[in-house]
Amino acid sequence: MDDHDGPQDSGLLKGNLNLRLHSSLARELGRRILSGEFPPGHLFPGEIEFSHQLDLSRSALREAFRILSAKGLVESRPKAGTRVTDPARWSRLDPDVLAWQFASEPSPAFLRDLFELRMIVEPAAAAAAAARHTEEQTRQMADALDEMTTHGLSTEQGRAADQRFHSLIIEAARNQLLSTLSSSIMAAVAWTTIFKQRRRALPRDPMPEHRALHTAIVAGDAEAAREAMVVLIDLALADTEISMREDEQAPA
Amino acid sequence: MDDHDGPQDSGLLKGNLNLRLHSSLARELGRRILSGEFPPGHLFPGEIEFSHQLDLSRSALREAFRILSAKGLVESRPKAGTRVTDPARWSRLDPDVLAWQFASEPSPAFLRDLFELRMIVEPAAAAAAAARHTEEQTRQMADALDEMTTHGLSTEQGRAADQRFHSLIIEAARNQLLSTLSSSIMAAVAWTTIFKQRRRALPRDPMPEHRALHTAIVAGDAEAAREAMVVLIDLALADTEISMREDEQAPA
DNA sequence: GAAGATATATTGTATAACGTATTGAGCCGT
DNA sequence: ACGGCTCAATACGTTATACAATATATCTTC
Repeated sequence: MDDHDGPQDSGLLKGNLNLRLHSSLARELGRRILSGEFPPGHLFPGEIEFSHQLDLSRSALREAFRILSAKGLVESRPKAGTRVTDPARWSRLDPDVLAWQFASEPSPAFLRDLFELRMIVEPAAAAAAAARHTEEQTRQMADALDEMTTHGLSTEQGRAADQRFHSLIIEAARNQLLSTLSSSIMAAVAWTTIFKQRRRALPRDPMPEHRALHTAIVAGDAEAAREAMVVLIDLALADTEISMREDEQAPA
Repeated sequence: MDDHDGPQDSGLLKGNLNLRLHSSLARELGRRILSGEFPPGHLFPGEIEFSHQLDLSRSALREAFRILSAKGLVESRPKAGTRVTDPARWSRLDPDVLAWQFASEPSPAFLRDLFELRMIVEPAAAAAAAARHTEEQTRQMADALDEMTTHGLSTEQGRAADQRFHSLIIEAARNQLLSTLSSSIMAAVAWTTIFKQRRRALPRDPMPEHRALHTAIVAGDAEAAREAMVVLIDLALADTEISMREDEQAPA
């Protein structure tokens, strides 16, 4: 195996991208846990030995473990050591965990689960927004849609306006738990968009459907808003499926 | 202000209940953040001074801050210090955060949000379970229902069987993101149950509705399963509302 | 062979020192 | 008087070391 005669990364070089040491280490370990490189039940080396392998202090390692533990990915017990927990206990909807998931290319099964959850949550949020929105919120939604139209979804600015539009819908639903959930989902969707647009531009312009959703919310028509959101997600799903089929045909 | 002539808890004695020091400290700070005692934007004392006030080491304090930071409750920056973040960034669906929320009595608004979320997620999960369940899963559901009938919901064993029944439904839905979300929701529901049963027993036996849900799932009837779950949640909501009205009439 | 005491390895906690980045005040120039 | 720049103080970030607590494993004893 490894010759253990000095500090070595042993393949675990922390991808230090302007982050704090414990954060980037947590990110790297989290990524490897989610990718399956460290499977559930995997036992890490002792803190002292592991910190020497990674060439950092035990404190930094412990703080990284605390972060991962807070997200349910690992569990530390005296004498027993620190090991990867059962996936059922992972906080898969945590923003960081989602980001780590997308650090490696996500599996088709994960994307299926993600779109199924979107189809459950977002139409309901749209319906609630139709019932509870304020005039100020619908006005800002209109502004966001205008900006989307102006810049298009192929630009960074256009995508930001898209995100703002959906954020406003969530906010208008007036449910803090729903907001937390939706912001996590939207973060994940943003990641899929990055993957989706890797090779080509969007196949078609989804602006008419966005306008329809906005109209339904302004009118206070909960059912129409629900259905309009279903249509939007169906469009996104179709795009993603096309993109994935292209991945199969032309991998790497 | 405080006279700062020695180690003092300054009101922040860590409720040390068989937990590690950093965990119980994170719990205590998290509870106070969620209760509003430390409002968004609140700046904590410097780590050295704060650790002296709390009469513990800086390491333990920092690890507690890392836990809270991982759940989005606080943010640390060099020179600027550690402060409570904006509530929009809190991981309100995190199991620990939910538990901290219920450490103080939850607000009616929170319960409203919780039941609204249940009404969105759980019927959809029941429908998915009807479509995707295995025979083994429905058999175990039947076992759980039998145990509920035997022991009743007033016993610890009966409530455990109830939880197992709902867990099996989630598992049968075969969606990892949905599982994560549902387990968080169920944890929150378990807390409300504790509050609910503080004063009196359940008003009536929900077993027939549980059986109806089980029958629908076994039959693979997604729509019937969805509707049966809606009925179950409506029952729970009615119970909780009754309990809360009693709280208003006889506070404390 | 089972049950209890002991040994030991590993995490948990404490302390101290130094590095580093950010902030904000002060200075200088325009 | 105002704006931009320099610089130092401050708080987090990181490292190192020592010791305490604890759970597991081993060994002993009945």
